[in-house]
Amino acid sequence: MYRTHTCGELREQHADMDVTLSGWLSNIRDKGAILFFTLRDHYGVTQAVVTDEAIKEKIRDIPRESTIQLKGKVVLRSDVNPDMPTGKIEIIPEEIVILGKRTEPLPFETDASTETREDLRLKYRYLDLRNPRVHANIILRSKIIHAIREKMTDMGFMEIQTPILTSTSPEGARDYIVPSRVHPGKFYALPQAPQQFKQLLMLSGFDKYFQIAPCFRDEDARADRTPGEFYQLDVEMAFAEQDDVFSAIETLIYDIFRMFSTCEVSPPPFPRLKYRDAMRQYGSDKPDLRVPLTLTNVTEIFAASEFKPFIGQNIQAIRVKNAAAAPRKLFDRLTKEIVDEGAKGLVWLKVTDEAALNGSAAKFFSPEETSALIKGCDAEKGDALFIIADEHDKALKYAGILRNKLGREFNLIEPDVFRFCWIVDFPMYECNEDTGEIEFSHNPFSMPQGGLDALLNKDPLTIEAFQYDIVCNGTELSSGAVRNHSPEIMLEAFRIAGYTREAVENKFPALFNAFKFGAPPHAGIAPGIDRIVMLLANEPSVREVIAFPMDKNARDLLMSAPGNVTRKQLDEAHIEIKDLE
RNA sequence: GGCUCAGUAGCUCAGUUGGUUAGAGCGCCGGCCUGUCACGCCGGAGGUCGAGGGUUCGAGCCCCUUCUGAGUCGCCA
Repeated sequence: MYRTHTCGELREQHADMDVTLSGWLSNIRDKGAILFFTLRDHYGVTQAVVTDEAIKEKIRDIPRESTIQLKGKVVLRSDVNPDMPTGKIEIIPEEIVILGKRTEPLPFETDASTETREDLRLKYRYLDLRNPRVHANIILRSKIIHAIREKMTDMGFMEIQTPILTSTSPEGARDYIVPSRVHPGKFYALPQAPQQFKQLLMLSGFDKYFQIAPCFRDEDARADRTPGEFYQLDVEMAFAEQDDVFSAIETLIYDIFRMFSTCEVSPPPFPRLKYRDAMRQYGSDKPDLRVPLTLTNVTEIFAASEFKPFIGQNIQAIRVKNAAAAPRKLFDRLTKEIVDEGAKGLVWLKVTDEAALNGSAAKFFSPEETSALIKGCDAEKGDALFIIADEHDKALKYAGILRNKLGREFNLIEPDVFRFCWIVDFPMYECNEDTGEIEFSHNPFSMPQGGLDALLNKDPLTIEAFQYDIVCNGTELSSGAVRNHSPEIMLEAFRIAGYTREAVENKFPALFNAFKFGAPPHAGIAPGIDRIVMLLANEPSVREVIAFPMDKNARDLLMSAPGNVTRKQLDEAHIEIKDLE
């Protein structure tokens, strides 16, 4: 009734056909005696050409971005537009009907919405989403999610829904809590992840589970992290170990990335990097492998140095080929930026000869140190060296940040490629800097490598877990683990981190009890859907690939959430609002 | 909560050392134009320079306070 075709559909072969189209009046090019306008819908854009006086007057009176219906004849264009899929035809309208008139001024031009400040875009997100570029991201997201479901199902996984209203989890992020009407003073929590449920499903005999799962965490936002809520591809496999998860996920990720991108994608198997090696080589547990730079530990070379910033520090160097010719301004800017990040400073040096350096600190180095540094970094004349000195962890961290900056500044980032890797063998425990106590460094439900024997006989800080991350171009897509399915090993693992048996039973009653009833060894992972779509859409922020994202302060500017509730709602929920000044 | 950057027309931005009436592009309004497609041309309207205070003969510009936004650190097992 509203249309015979969409605005993206008509081609040469439809010439002479009588059609009806509906869509948004997007652009008018009024030449006086002849007038062109374009009609846009979800599917595309079609041009109409008008010479009829009455129709021209009608179009001139309709505000752009109103919805209209037009009936007319398809004709071949005299001047085709090769950039438009429908560019070989146009419509000569015979009748125009206004379906929905725009009566308010546009807060921004829809086609240029991505240039507009973000809070305004979010307040008028429905207009922002008319922008074909923004629109395309949401379409892409839908197609990716569909393809993931299809692929997972093909691989024998089964999608199962888990509760949204559940209990608070004592570990991890801050929970969103929901008051119970029926149970005064008690609260549900929105799940941070279906972690415990999916493990329970394994216990129930479901073999390969997945879910496009909403997850809720009350933590602050980042460009690659929405506040409040996000979606995970939640996956768990029974009778499976690390390599089983890797092979399933590699297949999925490779296929999906190939399907939705023309970029090169790391072929499976993805490189495996031990956590410690990743930190040593790249200064990060999410290295961007497109950057062809590595860290060189030159601490030993300067063991006897009297250069103050180096004394007693861990010293990391990065060599950049042929970078010595870069302008002084660039070196100064890099120094400022890395200091702003928190580094103590940056030493940069130009290699002027086989054994000679030029730069801020060169005069403090002995000839032996100079040549050992050049040799150790495998540097040649014309290269530049960048050195960070700090405590061990910080030196690695800032050198890692610097590595990414250098990759960008010197245009070294390999283009048009998705470089995946697995980071494996994370430490099970770490030492809390403030308290000096031993804590879980990641997921307390991970299986320690070496099992009970390792827990009983090894220094906890040397124990590695079957815990892994998948990383793409410097973005952490997911972490996962082989789960600890043995109550005995679990109790010991928690004991080392300072938990009593009672504490474990109280904190995770369902899971802990369930494991007493014959648990299958199982493992899983949960890649972030928003981040996958962000990478494939080549967008810098996850908010570009979410239909209705919250702003960075966890507000929905469109729906005005969070908002007030009525006294009655509060009473029913047994909630008293504290006097907020 | 800390740090960095930003806030000037509906939108995106420029604005010199503090100096006359704060500008441009897009959009809007009016006019012209028969092959445009980011149409073009002519004209017009549109401003609490985020807010408050201060310095000064004089503040968009300098100082203080504050609000808002983005990025980031904390945080995210």
